[in-house]
Amino acid sequence: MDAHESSFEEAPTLDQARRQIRHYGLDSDPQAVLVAVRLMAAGARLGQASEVHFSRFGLSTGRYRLLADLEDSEGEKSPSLLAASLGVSRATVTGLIDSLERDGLVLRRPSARDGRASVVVLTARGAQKLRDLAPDHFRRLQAMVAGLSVEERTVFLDLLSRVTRGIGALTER
Amino acid sequence: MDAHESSFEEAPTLDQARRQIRHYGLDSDPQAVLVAVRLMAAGARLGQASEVHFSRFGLSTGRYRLLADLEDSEGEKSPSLLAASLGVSRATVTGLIDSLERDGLVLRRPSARDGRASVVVLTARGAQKLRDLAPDHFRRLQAMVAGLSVEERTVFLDLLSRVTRGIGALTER
DNA sequence: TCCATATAGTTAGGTTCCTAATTACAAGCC
DNA sequence: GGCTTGTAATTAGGAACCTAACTATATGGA
Repeated sequence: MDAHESSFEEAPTLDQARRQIRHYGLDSDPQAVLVAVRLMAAGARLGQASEVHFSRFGLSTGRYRLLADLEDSEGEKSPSLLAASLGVSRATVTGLIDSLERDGLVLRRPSARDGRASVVVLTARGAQKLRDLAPDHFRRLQAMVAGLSVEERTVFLDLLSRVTRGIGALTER
Repeated sequence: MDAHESSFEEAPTLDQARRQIRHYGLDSDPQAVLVAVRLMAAGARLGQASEVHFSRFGLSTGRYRLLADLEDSEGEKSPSLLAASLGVSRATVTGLIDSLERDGLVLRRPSARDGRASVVVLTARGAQKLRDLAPDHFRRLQAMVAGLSVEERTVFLDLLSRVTRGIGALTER
């Protein structure tokens, strides 16, 4: 434990945003900037916490998501489709499958229809792994958002998806 | 462009969450789970977009944050304090400083008071780099959250910080 | 004063993701 | 039918983090 050694961190502050914007003589809205920066910080922290969480079960976030996605697809799916639905590159999926296959949680079969393709199949052990971690996993997810009421969660989902749609503003042009 | 080749993705769905929870015979709230999962997905996407964004200026997210933090501290700060305020490990800060120093954006000075410590100083070139990217950077951040009204952003900040406080639920015990 | 313990910074090695290039097969067009 | 172009999966190499172990200096008792 080194990087997140304290619980503090209302890390980037509205005042900091204000100061920066003024310093550069810009007319941006400090609050808007703060929203963006806080969301980035939250995302980074959550990503790290997620890795810690899944490492308890010998998985990583990516490997868990792949298993869960497979389960959701009746236990089989091609690497390409997995990459698309997980939102990662096909190269990354190759690596995830490699390690899951080593652990016996999935296996690769050549596709019957397409000589280039293969099919990733969830093994009994993979399905069991998902069953084993489900109670703890879902309990923790729920605990994480327990600070919000049902109505607040609805609002949050709406606002989050609208900010998410704006992420393209960072990369475009 | 491979991983985020489409604009789709209201990726994890309430129905998916419901199905999973039912499948494992749990009594978790699907909506709560959805909030957690969506936030993780948003964080990951935002993190990647952020790297793309800063790479336009020859920086990474981490290197930019270090520079901005330095600027906010009158241009100098120790590696340890930088690590603490950036929320990354000291080893990571060492690497960030190495590359920033190579580019002439910061420099290392031994601390006068503490023989173990050093002080990282923002160079004129580092300060110039920040000035150069500020207009585009803040414009994009603002564009990202432009889909929310001022009131909505206030609500979002509140809800986000409350969820952020719950992140510990993933790692504790 | 001396020694145990703590802290600052770095190094070594591992993880997760990425892009670009490679190999194999598929499919449309002349 | 043969050729070009497209797609599936992998490989190779890189970037950004991490933890653990190391070196050097500081500090606070006995």
